[in-house]
Amino acid sequence: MTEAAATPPGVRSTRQRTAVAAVLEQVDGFRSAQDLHDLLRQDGASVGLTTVYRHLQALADAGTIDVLRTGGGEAVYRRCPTATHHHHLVCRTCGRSVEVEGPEVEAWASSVAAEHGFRDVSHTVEVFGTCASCP
Amino acid sequence: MTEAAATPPGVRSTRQRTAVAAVLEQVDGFRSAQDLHDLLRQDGASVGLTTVYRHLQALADAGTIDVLRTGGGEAVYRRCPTATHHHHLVCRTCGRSVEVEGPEVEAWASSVAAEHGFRDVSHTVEVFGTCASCP
DNA sequence: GGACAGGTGACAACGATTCCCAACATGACC
DNA sequence: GGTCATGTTGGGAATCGTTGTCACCTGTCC
Ligand SMILES: [Mn+2]
Ligand SMILES: [Mn+2]
Ligand SMILES: [Zn+2]
Ligand SMILES: [Zn+2]
Repeated sequence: MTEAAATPPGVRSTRQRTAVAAVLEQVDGFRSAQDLHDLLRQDGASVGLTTVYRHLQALADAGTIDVLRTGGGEAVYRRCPTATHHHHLVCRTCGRSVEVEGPEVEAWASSVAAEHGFRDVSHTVEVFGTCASCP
Repeated sequence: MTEAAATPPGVRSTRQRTAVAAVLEQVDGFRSAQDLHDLLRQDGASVGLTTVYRHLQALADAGTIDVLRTGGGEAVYRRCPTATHHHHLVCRTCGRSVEVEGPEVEAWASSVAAEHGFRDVSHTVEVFGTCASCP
């Protein structure tokens, strides 16, 4: 359960990989791959869009970042300070998000699954709203 | 709180609308628009794919059917027997789904949102697993 | 029947994501 | 340094679900 290594075995640390990881630290909400690609452009650290997708996917697979899908069906990514299982309260307007956890939700999910004989259970729980600083 | 009218005011009851509504009754799990389109084909009641999308969207807007997004980003639809707010326990393998509700989850969602000053709150809660009759 | 308001569907357009593959960078080994 | 093997990059094509377009159809009302 140690912190995910910056560069897992067999993975090279390249300028692009570093840049993608860095831009994820700069922002506080969920952002699409294309948004992040634009941000990289603005920072001068240009990285191919394909490469941005590749690293985001790798980071998501490694559990380093969280992914969720917007209503419009696009994937948005966020580097989460919290490594343990948690959920999000996301502002529909500005994208800002707060990490939240809910033991009662976890308990509910597994009990309801067990009740119906489901195995290998996972769940998605996201709360959306308008944050205090948005109109 | 009455049952949604079969044909809301200003909406005509056409062969296509009826067929889309009917195929949604036949299946028990979440299905994609294209799946439903194929099922219609098989039933002999051919309806244009565009029209299938149109009616699914109308039904979803009216709250008659539930929509959720698969990990792959495609929308899947289900006619829900339960009209009140509820969530789903979905089999990853066969797509079968069970309707579940969780007062504790509803309470948790609104309290956590209030705590952080979020307004106009909504939430998505879906539980995935392998059902008893799937390997 | 004729006119009008929607509804329909083949096809084109779109947008996010993935595929492809030739050019590149890096490190290992001589 | 030179060469080779291997993993990385990125531009463009391809994919795929979904939406837009628009000529055509259909039911309704007079
Ligand atoms: Mn998080
Ligand atoms: Mn339901
Ligand atoms: Zn906000
Ligand atoms: Zn199943």
